[in-house]
Formats: sequence, structure tokens, C-alpha cells
Amino acid sequence: MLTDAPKAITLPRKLSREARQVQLIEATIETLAARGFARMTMGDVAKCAGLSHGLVNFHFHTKENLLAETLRYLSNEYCENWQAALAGAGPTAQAQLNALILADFNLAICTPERLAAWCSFWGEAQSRPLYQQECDGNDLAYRLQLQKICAVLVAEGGYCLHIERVARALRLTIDGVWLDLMMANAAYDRAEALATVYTLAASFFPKHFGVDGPLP
Amino acid sequence: MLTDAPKAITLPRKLSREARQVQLIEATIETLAARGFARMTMGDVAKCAGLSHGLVNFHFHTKENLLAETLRYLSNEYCENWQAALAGAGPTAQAQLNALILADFNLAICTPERLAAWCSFWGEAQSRPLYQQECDGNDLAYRLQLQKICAVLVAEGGYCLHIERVARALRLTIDGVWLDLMMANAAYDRAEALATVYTLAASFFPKHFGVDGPLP
Amino acid sequence: MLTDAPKAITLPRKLSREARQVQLIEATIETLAARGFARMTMGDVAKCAGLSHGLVNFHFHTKENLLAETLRYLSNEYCENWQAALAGAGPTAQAQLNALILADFNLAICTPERLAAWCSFWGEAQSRPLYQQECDGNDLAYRLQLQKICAVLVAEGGYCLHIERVARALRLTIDGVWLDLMMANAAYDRAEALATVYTLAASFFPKHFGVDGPLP
Amino acid sequence: MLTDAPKAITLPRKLSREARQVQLIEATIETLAARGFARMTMGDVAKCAGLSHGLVNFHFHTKENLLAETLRYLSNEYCENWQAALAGAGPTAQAQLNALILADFNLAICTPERLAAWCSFWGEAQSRPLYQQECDGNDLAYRLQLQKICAVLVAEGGYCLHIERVARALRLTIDGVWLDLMMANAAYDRAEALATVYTLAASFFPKHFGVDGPLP
DNA sequence: GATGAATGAGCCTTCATTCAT
DNA sequence: GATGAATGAAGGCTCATTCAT
Repeated sequence: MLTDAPKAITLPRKLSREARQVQLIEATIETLAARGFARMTMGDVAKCAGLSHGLVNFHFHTKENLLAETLRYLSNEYCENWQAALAGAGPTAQAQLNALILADFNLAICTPERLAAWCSFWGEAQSRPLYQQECDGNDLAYRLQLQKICAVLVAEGGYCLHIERVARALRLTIDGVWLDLMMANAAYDRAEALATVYTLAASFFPKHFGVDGPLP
Repeated sequence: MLTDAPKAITLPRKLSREARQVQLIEATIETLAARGFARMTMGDVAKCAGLSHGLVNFHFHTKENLLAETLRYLSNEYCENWQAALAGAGPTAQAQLNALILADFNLAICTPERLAAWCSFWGEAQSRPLYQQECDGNDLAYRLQLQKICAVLVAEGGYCLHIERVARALRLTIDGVWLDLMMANAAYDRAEALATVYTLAASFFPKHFGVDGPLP
Repeated sequence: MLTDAPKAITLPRKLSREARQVQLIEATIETLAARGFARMTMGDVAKCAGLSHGLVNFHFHTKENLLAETLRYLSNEYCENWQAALAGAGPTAQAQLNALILADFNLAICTPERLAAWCSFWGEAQSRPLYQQECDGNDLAYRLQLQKICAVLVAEGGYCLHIERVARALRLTIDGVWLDLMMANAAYDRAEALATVYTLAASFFPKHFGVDGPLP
Repeated sequence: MLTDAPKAITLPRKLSREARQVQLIEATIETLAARGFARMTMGDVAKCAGLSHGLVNFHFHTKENLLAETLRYLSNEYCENWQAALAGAGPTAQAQLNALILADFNLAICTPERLAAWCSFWGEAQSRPLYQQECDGNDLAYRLQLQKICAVLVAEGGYCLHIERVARALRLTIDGVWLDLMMANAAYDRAEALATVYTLAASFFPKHFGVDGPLP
């Protein structure tokens, strides 16, 4: 039929279960970023997605569950991002650390919106063990991976460093610039944030990293 | 009156304006830590303080205002803490950086309860410029102070470092171990947190700091 | 088609209109008994029948109508039961009253489930004239029939009784033991219930009934 | 002040806890009678009492609890009514049975409104053991009392009767005429209802009761 | 100052009903 | 006929805020 073409452009009224759920989770992220955890309502999410509020409950049953699914979605997305970056990097520890650092600056994942949504969960996490459990596994994997890479670098460079502490400082600084960038009063940009991380790497591993990135 | 004596022992029914307000702010911190930002209610605060429902509004008029006052209270307390530490330290930059680092580990300020309350505000901050303004002044003062000290150390040691970035990495790591300690899944303790910061300081300023603290 | 054979064994996907409706009405009775009037939902009925949500509305259009049809179904079933019992009884008034009494203890009609469903309607009846109208005709027929039988017995036995009141007391006692049996705290069983009715019949009509049933 | 007098007439804006709760329970009874169990809402109750809906929750916390308290109130009221009637009756079993019968026709308790409210609970009772427990104690007391009185009458009159069954038939008939009166299609009035009960009493206890009441 | 009953806006959730497939 | 996603009205409940006492 001649009228088939437009259909491919407009959104169909009925979507498959999974497609609709992803749409609603993305709307949740957007709402969380715009309104914060405490003020996000189911109605906001529905309005943001351009759907009726009843549909949100149809797919997620409760607000609690919608938030849990959203957190899982974000956590998995983050995890897959750094794992893909690692898989695409060369075999050297230097290249791998660099890939890990750059992964966190991937524009697809590290949008202000997603950062704000993450931050919403952080603030409430302490009173909600449920949400912690959604991420602990992925977080642990990240930390161990980072430590393993640092250990190789220390061995290679003969640095006199406490591996765990070095890995921790690196991770906290990466997370920290994230948070700084997300705050409205951020006084520096993405490039400066990356430079800050490289400054740290260069200080810990001077044979592998300079202040502008990995040494040749 | 004959019944006056016991009153001197128990809490007086009528407290001075200011004393009552501090009592309520402390109750707010406790409630925030226990319930999180999104679930804290005025009723919780009143119950936690052992006072009536209406009294909270009598003193603070709105919830918004109570939270703002609480944040200001926390922010000032934090600020006074590191400024006092600085004032009590020797005149050298080394001693001053050490004082700043140790100030953040002061047991009076850095209780789990207070950390959790802080964190509650963090999570909501991005969508509430009001709260940011409550702290930006103090935060800025802290950052400038830290940069000034780092600048002196760099000059003294002849380190080849970008002062702003170094100061930033130090600050983010200090804040980061704070947050780690507060999360339930914290895998390390306060001493290890301090050691992590010293590891970083030693890496940046090897002539002034060792992994266990300032060099003699 | 080659795949037709298995279909003959399982429930056919397409049932005749009437068969489907009876299936759904039976599911409604079951749901009403299990959940009560106030908590029964269309979804419960569909799930109970193992059918899809929308099909209930396809056949009954509205919930109100489904309930009305269910009540009519129950009322007619009840009516047909005692009329059949009456038709199967001998021509004497004694035999007919006995048949009427026993009809109410028919295990096919007087199941706990059906009793509970009936009871659901009772509770709402006073505020929903619709449902009353569904039953008033049948109820009236029953009452008149009972009065007619009592009148014959009174004439035969020369009892000095007010026929309407006697018939009413009999009816209320029969209904009452029904309700007692349905309540969870029922302290007696079906046999005792029947004995109670016979005790009453024997008191009113001592020449026709003993405490164990009709006299020879 | 001169304007004090009217205040005594109008309802005070603030009532004591207990007074307000009784007011709300009475409104619940009225609403239950008017709308039925399934359609009663908290908003209906509030509107009926002329108060805000928030106040209902303030005093009763949940709808479930409001209904439970209402049922307890009705049950206790009913119980106190027949116990008072009994206490005011003479010492003879005849006078006591008569008092018990008449108690159920007390115009203060046996209003159409209260009957309809009772009936609302009946319909849902089977699926709500909670509500049953609210009444079982009082019901049992009533049944035992009635049996005791019947036992004395049987002994006095030398009647050949099964006491439990007789007491049960009496109770069911009394309850039954209640229900009949409440249904819209009631074909008889209160006097006829009482006459029906006396007809039964006269049949069981001819030496003590006539069709118009206790014999002299 | 202090209390707690009272108000009402707004939230989460349920569910009868519709309708595209 | 049958399915199940989608809608929206309505209900229960929470809670910030007000105010008479």
C-alpha cells in the first residue's frame, strides 16, 4: 500500500512489550534527571513518554519496580560500555587502562542526563539496599579489573606503589570528575576532566602515562 | 515554685529559640540519614525530636526552609571544622595540607549519620539550585585554600605539576573515600581511607609526603 | 486439516456463544465465592476461566451485566431445582413440603461456593434494585408455593395456625441454616441443619411431621 | 461575650478524639446503608460527616480499620441492647425470652439504616475472617443465653423438644424477619414480623406464649 | 511557645472498558 | 472469535500546612 511508508516514521500505537518497556525506562531516566528522585512521579514519566499513566503500571506494576528496572538498565549499560572498550583495546596494560578511562567519557553513556539519573540513585542508595544490590556485582567487576591492570603496570614499571590504593584513587577521581561535571556549578569541561585523570595516571605511572595520555 | 528543681534536670519545656532550632536541625539530620531525602517527612522529624508536629512549622515555616537551614548548618559546620584545623596547624604548606586532610577524618563531623545526610542532599542537588547556593560559597573557599597550599608545595618542591588538576584530584579522592565509607558495601575502613589519600599526596609531593603521612 | 484431531481432545478454542457464556458465569460464581463482591474484578474472572481479559467484555459488555446474568443464572437454577423436586414428589401436601425442604439440601445446588456467591449478592441487594428484580419473581413463586402447601396441611390437620406466618417462619429457618452453614464458624453440619427444619415442621404440623421427617 | 451562646448550639470545629470517631463511625454506617459495601468510599464517609477526607484517615488510618471499628461498634451496641433488655426483665424464663425478642425490635437499634449496614458486612463476611472475629464473641454469648432460657422453658413446660434446635429456629427466624424488613420488597411490617416470631414461640412453648405474646 | 485536630492537594495504584491486531 | 496493550476515571493514602485551643 502507498500509505505504508509513513507508518515507518510515526510511532506505532501498539509496541511490543520490550520496546515499550525500554521507552518507559528512558523516560524514567529523563524524568529522574529533570526532577530528582524525591519529586519524580509516575505521572511525570508517563507524560515524558507521551503515554497514559496507566500504561506505566501495566508494564512495571509499581514505582519501586520501575526504579529498580531503570537502575539495572543503567548499571548494565555502564558495564557493557567499559567491557566493550576493554575488548577493543590492545593487549597491553597501558592500552587497557587508557581504554577504561576513555570509556567513562563516551558521549553515548556519559550524558548529563544519565549522570543526573545515576546521581539520583546515589542519594537514596544508603536507605535502599535493594538498589545497591542492583549494582554491586557490576561495580565489583569494575574494581577488580582496574586493580588487575594497575598490578601489571606496577610490575612493568617497577613502581613502588600500593596497588589497591592506587586503583582506588584512580577510580574515585574518575567518578569525581563525573560528579563535578554534572553539578551546575561545574567550573571546567570534559577535556579538563580527562586531563585531570591523566595527570593522576602520569603521577602514578610516569613511564606509561603523560599528562596528555598514554606515552608512545 | 517547688517543682522547679526537677525541671533543671530534664529538658526544659520552653527552650530558647535558637536551642530549639538546633535541636530540630539535629533531628532532621538524623531523620535524613535514617529515611533518605525522598521519604523524610515533617512528622518523622518531630517524632525524632520528641516534639509535637506543629512545632517544626512554627520554627521553620516550611519543609523547604527546614532543609535549607539544615544544609546551611552542615555546610558551616564542615567549613568551620577545616578552618579551625588550618588555624591550629603550623605555618608550613606541608603541615597545612596535612591538617586539611585530617580535618575530614574528624570523628565529630564525619559520623555515618552526617555522611548519610550529606549524601541525601547530593542526590537531589542537581535539581535544586537552592541547595547548591547554600554550599557553593563554602565549597569555593575550600577549593581555593587547597589550591593555594598546593601551589606553595609545588613551588617548594619544584614539582612539574598542573596545580588546579592536582588540587582537584586530591579533593575528589578525599570526597570519594568519604562516600565509599558511607556505602554499606564499604570494603575498607577509615585508616585505609586515610592511607589512600596519603598515597596520592606522596605521589604528587614525594619530598613532602610519604605513604604514611607528612615526611619529617 | 491434519491438526484437527488433537483439538477434539483439549477444549476447543472456539466455543459456541452459549457454552462460553456459561463457562464465564461459572467462573464468576467461583470468583465471587473466593474474593467477595467488593473485590471481584473482571481480571479475576478471566483468569479463573483461563481466558483472556477482553473476552469477558466481548460476551457481557459490562461488569454490571455479567453480574446480572450470573444472578439470573443462579436464581433460575435454584428455581428449577425446587420445581423439579416438587414435580417428582407425590401429590400429598406432606410429600410436597418434604420435597421442598430436601430440595434446599441438594448437593448440586447447595455447594459452599454457590452459597457464598449468593451471599455476595445479598449484601449488596439493598442498594442495587437491579439485582432484586432478577430474583423477586422466583422468590415470590417460591413463597406462594410454600404458602399453598401450608394451607393444605393446616386444613388437613385442623391446626390453628396463621398460614402466612408459619410459611414465613419455615422459609426463614431454611434460609437461615443455609447461611449458618456457609459461615466459617458454623458449629453444626448439614444433617443437624435438616433436623432443625424438621423440628420446626413437627412443631407446626405434628400430625404430618416428626423430628426426623415426614410421618408415615 | 454575647456571642458565646450560639457556640453551644453549633458543632465545635475541634472535637475530642472519641467524639469525632463516633461521629465518623455513624457516618460510615449511614454511607454503608446508602451505597453498600462495595461502593462505599472514604470520600463518601467524609462528605456524609461534613468533614475532610483526610480526617478520616487521621483517625482510622485505613479503610479496613474504619470498617473493623464500625463493625465492632455495631456488634457491641447490639450486644448491650439485648443484655440491658434482659437485665430489665423479670426473673422468669418467659419474661426473659420475651425481653430478648422485643430487644430486637428496639427502634433505636433496629433502624433500616443499621440493618442495611449490618447486611453489608454479612455479604462480605465469608471472605473476611477479620470481620467475623469482631462479632463471634458477642454472637456466641447471645446463642448461649437463648439456649439457657429455652432449656428452662422446656423444663417448666415439660415440652418434648430438642433445645439447641429450638433455640436455633427461634434465632434464625428473628434474624430472618430483620432481613426481610430491610429488603425493599418487604411485604409486611414490623408488627407482622413480631407476630411471626410469637407464632413460632407459641408453637414451641404453648403454655408460655400465645400468638400475641407471653401468656399471663 | 506548644499541641494536635483539621484541611486538601497530590501521589500511587487498581480496574472497567476500548480497540488495534 | 480472541488477545492483550492502552486509556483514564476513581479510590486509598500521605503529608505539608494551617489554626483553634
